[in-house]
Amino acid sequence: MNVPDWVEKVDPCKSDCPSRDLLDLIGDRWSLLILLVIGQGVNRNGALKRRIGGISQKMLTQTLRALEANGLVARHDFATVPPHVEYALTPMGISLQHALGPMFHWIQDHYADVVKARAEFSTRTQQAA
Amino acid sequence: MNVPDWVEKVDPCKSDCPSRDLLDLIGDRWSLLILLVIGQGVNRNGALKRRIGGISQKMLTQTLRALEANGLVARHDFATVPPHVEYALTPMGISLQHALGPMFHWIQDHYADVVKARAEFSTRTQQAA
DNA sequence: CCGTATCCTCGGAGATACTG
DNA sequence: CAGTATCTCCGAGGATACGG
Repeated sequence: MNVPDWVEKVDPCKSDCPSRDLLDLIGDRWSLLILLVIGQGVNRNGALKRRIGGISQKMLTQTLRALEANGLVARHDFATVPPHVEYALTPMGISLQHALGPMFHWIQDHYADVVKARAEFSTRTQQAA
Repeated sequence: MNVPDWVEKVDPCKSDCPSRDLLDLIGDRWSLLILLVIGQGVNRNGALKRRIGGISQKMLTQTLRALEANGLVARHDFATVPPHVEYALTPMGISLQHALGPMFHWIQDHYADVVKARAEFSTRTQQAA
């Protein structure tokens, strides 16, 4: 049996299943990246923007707000001039970060295989055509 | 130190980092769902479509092809009439499924907290406004 | 420095109709 | 049953400019 136990407990196939929401949050292109970087201690708007190549100010703020709204990131505004705002992972954010560990590990461990699979697939596809 | 060890090894912030690709694949709305369901033994086009509420034929085929191209899913066409095609996880697909386990567990364990956090956040937001 | 507001476009994704 | 082709639309997301 290849089916892990957790597949029985969660069924995101149904739209009424909670996991759909969170799957969307996690599936977001920038969420994981921001979570990752904040976890590394990068905690200011500008720093995040510089660190995460390719993100726009709009998406940064937007995703930050989403993470904050979901209780994964805490925002601390020092209300000074010039503005000073710091972001940090909440305990829940940290726990998610840890839960994501195996996935990142998997990416590291299998990236080469995926690339190879892609090459083989396009070869096969070309043959067929 | 809250930073897990794996954050040092992977840096998806850079566009030249392999993990960006895979993050996109995993981040896809349907990929995880399809992976999950195929892992449960649902292996035919029609069955998948029926099982995964809300997916269109187009997205099903499209995502299936992507998963196949990345070596996560195997497609077996029996070339009969009427058509009979079966999908299954490859060993690599299974390993990814397992790597995703903690994430799904986290979703189960923390969904209630997230909902609560959302409620508090909107309350706070309303106050501010 | 930290954002918000606005505009605009590009392609993701559904619906539909058709084929082997 | 499995899948492709086409058309269309909607909105995510970038660029830009401005405000506190």
